[in-house]
Formats: sequence, structure tokens, C-alpha cells
Amino acid sequence: MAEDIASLSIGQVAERTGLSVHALRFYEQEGVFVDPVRRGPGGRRVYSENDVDWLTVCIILRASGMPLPALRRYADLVRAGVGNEEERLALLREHREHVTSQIGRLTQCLDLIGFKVGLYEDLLDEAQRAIEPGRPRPSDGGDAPASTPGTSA
Amino acid sequence: MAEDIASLSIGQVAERTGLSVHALRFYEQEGVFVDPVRRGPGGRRVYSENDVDWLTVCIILRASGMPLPALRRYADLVRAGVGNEEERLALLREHREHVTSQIGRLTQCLDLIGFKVGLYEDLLDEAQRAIEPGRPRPSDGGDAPASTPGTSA
DNA sequence: CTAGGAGCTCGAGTCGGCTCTAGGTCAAGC
DNA sequence: GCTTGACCTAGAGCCGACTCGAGCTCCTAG
Repeated sequence: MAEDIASLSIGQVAERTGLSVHALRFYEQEGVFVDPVRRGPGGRRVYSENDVDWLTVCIILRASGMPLPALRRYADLVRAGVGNEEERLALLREHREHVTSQIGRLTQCLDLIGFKVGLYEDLLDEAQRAIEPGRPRPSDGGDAPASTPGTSA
Repeated sequence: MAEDIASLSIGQVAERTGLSVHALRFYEQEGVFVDPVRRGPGGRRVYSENDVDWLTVCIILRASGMPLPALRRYADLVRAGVGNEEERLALLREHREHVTSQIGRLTQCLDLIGFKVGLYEDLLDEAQRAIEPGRPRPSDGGDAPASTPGTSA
């Protein structure tokens, strides 16, 4: 089994994952790694390709809002080995729901923002066009009064 | 001008916005309100419908990840009145980009998670089906080895 | 008249997720 | 021999966004 081809220092892992060395040590301490990070001469951390692959997954999960404790739970399950696949699946599904609902909320927000952007664009357009007739405009982007779509749009 | 119909206490505003009274005071202190919250007898805060409308917008912006300082900047602009609509527009557009990119990232994450969920589902399906033939399976949901789609899927 | 409840201010505490510092080891290069 | 640079540990610090607590003022109801 060719397995020791890739042994990386913490600095190298930091470089290729984009995590800081601090964060890497922190993650280790938080139990995010599946197997304990090996140590080389002088107690230095030695990472395998596996470790990096796992980290890659972790980074994606983190980026989608999975908190470290959940990541740790997941790692715990994987570490425990065969037999808890249902639990892993449950964890992943739960997180997936979380992410989809997050996307849903963001999309709603996007609507409001788009609406407001539209208002301001119109307003500025109009003002632009009004320069020739020279008619001063009462500026209102829908900020103060009742024109905001709280629930209504 | 019918304007004082709606004057709400901090508790009422908390109730109908879902923010805590603590948060409301905090937001005020952070300059998130467009106009200074009025005070009633005994120095108690008195909120108008306008305030609540503004808060509603704020909540949505916050929910989409706008940090308080940005919210404050926005409020500053609105407070300053007519003439800075371009700046408001810029701020909103910037935030919109932020939100869209956020959605993009989340959607990518969703792909990975869906992929992994699929793997585990298949695995468990298979295991289920294997009960009759009675063949024990080597469990691998794509966690440790190179089957994870780091960049490749 | 007193107890409760809502509000006030100011300042401290919390939580998550890092980030930074201090003080030390080791190996390589000048 | 000395510096430099990458690494080590343990622990403190930081940031954002609240949350909570102490100690106070009111008003109202029993």
C-alpha cells in the first residue's frame, strides 16, 4: 500500500487548504480530525493526503454553516468505524435541510433588496431625466414611509 | 397629519419584531435607527410605526448577513436626507452581490452534501439488500479515501 | 403602603471561531 | 557560534452581536 508518499507539514497544509496554522491546530484540538494527527521528529505534525481530503470536506461543511461541534460529532462517527452509517446520514441530512432553508431565507432577502435597488434606480433615473425640465424632485427611496414591503411584497 | 396613532413601548416593539428589548436598546446605541428614538414620560422609549418599519428592513438585512456597521452607514445616509441616493444604491447593490455570492457558495456546498447523502443512502440500501445473501460489506461512505470530490466533482 | 411589572443606564459576561503572544526546540545556512 | 525560520505548547485576546445583572425610577392594583 503506497501511503506515505504524501506527508505534509502544517505549513504546507495551511497553504493548500487556506486555513491558518493556528486554525489547523485549533481544529485538531477541537477533535475535528478523524484520526489523531501523526507526529514527526521533534513532535511536529505530519499530515497525510487523507487528512487533507477530510479537511477539504470540513471546510465545505463549515462554509455552509456547520458548527465545529457538529463537525466533531461527524468525525467521531467516522472514527468509530462501520456501523453508524445511519447516524452519519442523519447528520448530513439535517445539515442539508439547514442549508436549504438558509438558501431560502437568503433568496427572500434578495427579493427585498432587489426591490429597494429597483426603487433607487428608478428614482435616480427620473432625477436624471428631470434635469432638462429642471423640476426638483422629492427624494424618497422607500425608506421612511409606508412604501416598504414588510410583508406585503 | 395622523402620526401619533402608533406609539409603541419597547416591549411591544420587541414582541412584534421578534427582537429582544436588549437588542433594541443595543441597536439604538449602535446608531441603527434613522431618527433618535423618542422618549416619553420617565425617559421611556416611544417607537413609531416608522421605526418599526425601518426595523423590519433592518432585520431582513441582518438576516442576509449585513453587519451592524453597514446598517448604521445606511441609516446615516437616510438620516442625512436627499442627495446621497447613489451611495445608498451602491450600498444596497454591494450587499446584494454579497448575498448572491453567498447563495452560490451554499448551493455548491449543497451539491457536496447531496453527493455524500447519496453515497450513504446507496450504502445503506445495499447493506439492507445484502441481508438475505448474508454477505458482510466493507463500509465506506466516501469519508476517508480518495473517493471524495474535492475539486473533481 | 407595598408589591409587581415595565422601563431605565451602565457595564460585565457569553459564545463561536479563530488569532496572537510568549517562550521554547530544532535544523540548516552563513 | 549565531541567526533565521518553521514548528511546538499553553494560554490570552479579539470580534460581532447580543445577553444578562445590578441597582434605580415609575406607575398601577390590591
